[in-house]
Amino acid sequence: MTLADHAAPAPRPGRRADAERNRAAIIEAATVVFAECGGGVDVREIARRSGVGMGTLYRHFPTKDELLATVLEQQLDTWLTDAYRQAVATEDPWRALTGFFEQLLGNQAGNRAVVESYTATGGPGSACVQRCYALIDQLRVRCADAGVLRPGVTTDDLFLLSGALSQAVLTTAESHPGQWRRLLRISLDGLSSRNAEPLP
Amino acid sequence: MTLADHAAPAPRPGRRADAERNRAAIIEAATVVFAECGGGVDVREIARRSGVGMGTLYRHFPTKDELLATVLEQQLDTWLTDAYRQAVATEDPWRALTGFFEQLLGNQAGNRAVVESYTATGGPGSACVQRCYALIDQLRVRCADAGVLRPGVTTDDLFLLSGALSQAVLTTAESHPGQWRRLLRISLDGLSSRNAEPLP
Amino acid sequence: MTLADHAAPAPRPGRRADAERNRAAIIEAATVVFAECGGGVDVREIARRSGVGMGTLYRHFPTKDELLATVLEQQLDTWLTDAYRQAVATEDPWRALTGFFEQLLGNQAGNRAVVESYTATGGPGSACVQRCYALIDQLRVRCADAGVLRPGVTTDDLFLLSGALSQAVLTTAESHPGQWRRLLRISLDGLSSRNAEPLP
Amino acid sequence: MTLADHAAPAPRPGRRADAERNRAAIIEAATVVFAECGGGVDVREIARRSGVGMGTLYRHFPTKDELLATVLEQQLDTWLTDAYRQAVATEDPWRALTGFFEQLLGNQAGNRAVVESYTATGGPGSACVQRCYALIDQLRVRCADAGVLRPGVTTDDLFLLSGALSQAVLTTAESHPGQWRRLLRISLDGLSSRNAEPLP
DNA sequence: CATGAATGAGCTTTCATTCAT
DNA sequence: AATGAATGAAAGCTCATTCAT
Repeated sequence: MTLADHAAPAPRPGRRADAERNRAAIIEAATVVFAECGGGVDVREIARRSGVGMGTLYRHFPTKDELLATVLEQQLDTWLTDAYRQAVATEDPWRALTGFFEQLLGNQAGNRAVVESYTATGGPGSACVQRCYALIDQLRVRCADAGVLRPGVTTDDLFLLSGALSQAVLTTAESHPGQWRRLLRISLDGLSSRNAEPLP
Repeated sequence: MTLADHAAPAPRPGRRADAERNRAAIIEAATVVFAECGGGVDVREIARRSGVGMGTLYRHFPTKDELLATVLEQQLDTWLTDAYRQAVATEDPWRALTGFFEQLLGNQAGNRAVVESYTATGGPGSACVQRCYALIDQLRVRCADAGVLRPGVTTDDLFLLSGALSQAVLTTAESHPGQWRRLLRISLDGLSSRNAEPLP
Repeated sequence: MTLADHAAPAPRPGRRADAERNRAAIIEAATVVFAECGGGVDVREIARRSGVGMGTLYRHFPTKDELLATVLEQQLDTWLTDAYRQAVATEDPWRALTGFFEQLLGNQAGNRAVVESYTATGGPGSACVQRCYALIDQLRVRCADAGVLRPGVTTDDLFLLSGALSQAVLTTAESHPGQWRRLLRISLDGLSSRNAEPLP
Repeated sequence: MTLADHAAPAPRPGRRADAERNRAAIIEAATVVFAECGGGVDVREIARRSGVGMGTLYRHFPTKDELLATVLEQQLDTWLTDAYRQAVATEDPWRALTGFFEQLLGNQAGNRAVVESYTATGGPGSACVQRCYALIDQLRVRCADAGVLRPGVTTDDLFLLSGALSQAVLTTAESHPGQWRRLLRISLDGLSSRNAEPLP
């Protein structure tokens, strides 16, 4: 897998420019609104903020759920790309893993819809989860190979940790922003090979 | 603070017995329904399952939110009592802390509303959070005094951890029940004094 | 089958009086509105005219289609009862049959929804169709026994005729009211034993 | 009136050929779709099936209703032409009338939109109705002159009969195809001079 | 006091028609 | 002249809350 696979979506040729602009505007507005208010917002609010009519919105996304899924996927995709880019540029495997989590979580600070989606389905659409898994897996293997990872830690564990910390990020977003970093540090330390007891 | 403070609510005098019974039935039904379906369920469903009419329900809880809050609070209260009871009976401070978390999380396995509440408001009603804080604080102090706790760990950290793991419990409730225990172990290991690096 | 089976619906005991009144008001309004405008009207119009809120309407009829079906069935039921009452009181079998059709069709003059329903489904809900069939069948047998009915004519034929003439009634409702009676006469004459050629 | 009046529309001079082709494609698709689904279909479906854009469709037919009217008119026109052609070729006046109805109805078997149109407006656009009237009138006069038609039967009666039987054709299209022929026979027999009673 | 019917604003979605490209 | 994206006013239906019985 390369980063190029997830570059900005190539403008499909036969597509009108303003349609593409509208689609982008909808996603942008929806991203903000969903993050602020969660997945329960009125679709009208999104239409209003994107400056398009309801029909336009539903032409691009035939269902509210589809819009939500698209937004979540795209968001997580962007974040994953960012986080992974930095991780691969980091020599030290442990710092790579650490930095990946830090960046991923930092991005989704205060995003209601993202955490809701973890709760509802175990994460956004599977395609995106797949990718997240794959990236985490690479980082895990690097750490394992370097002998810095606690034995027995699986990719599932790391993925689950990501979701759990998302919750923490959201919880503290307004009252204690940044506190989640302490939790991240704690958890990651628990993942280091210094802790060798077998996991349940 | 003693456990007695949180015993079953003394039947307020002047209150008719059936009113109290209704209130209990509502809470019981709401507990189940909110856990199963999350806070978004139709109030009617709760009325139906408790066998009371809408009017009765709204007489006891003037708002859906108030009912939700009551349920969450009472539930967490019960769990806290259970978990704390076992913790104080445990000699080893570390095992006490560990067991407390394990029991607390085990209880709320798969409870949608609980995790949602973490997301929405930073936890259930403050009274309950207060108590949770207090209990965690006691356990934390015991560990700190015994020198088994990583320096710098605050009650806030532990509380936040509890919320984050709640998310993990819910996420894995159906597909991988019990996987959260691995995460709990990892996190708690990161809290041991074996990890001495300062937290951010 | 007796006429008593189709008397006014017995007020179900546990039912509140005003609920029954509302239900009746809804049906009454819906009857008028559907007849005037066809099955495509806005449900709100019915709610407005019956003086109830949308919720009330949907409490009684969980779907627009259900309301429509109820209205059609009840209407046809009433008409059938009227028409049949008169038919059984008529000595001459042929006049009984003739009168039955005349009255049935006369009632539904200009009712949009009724004819639409014939088009859509071959008639309103089956329960009602069953009854219509049964009544027509009795009248047909009387005529056949008296030797005044063209041989080979089935109840299906008569039922289909009823639907076809409904169309004619509606078509002429505004421009040539009453013209349908000529068509009725013509068709019924074609059903008399005077026309003995076998049917295709 | 001659048949030539209703031949294929002369290509209006200043009109581009592809425009004419589009118009034809639209009508062809609309004919199928309206027949299948009735007049309530989404205009998009017609645009899709004709392979033209919405704009083109609306350039040719500024309103959905206008398109529907055009389709109905053209369809009925074709059918009328067919049915009339055969009727004039038939020596026996009664067989001519009979055959005309049979063919006309046989053509519109199961055409939702046609029957709907009878219900809605008393028939398709007046131009077409005029022609239908004229044709039926000719056949009626032939029968009357030959003394085989029941006295007092008007062209209005015959036209109304046509609409009523349309309903029957549609009603039985799927479950009992062909049953309408029995009804046709019955009605026509009622129109024969054998039945001499005056009509209401 | 209990009941559950009534309320009505609000939600998601559709579709005839218009308009920028 | 053709395209199909954009529009926005309904439409069907839901549900927290109130109120008559």
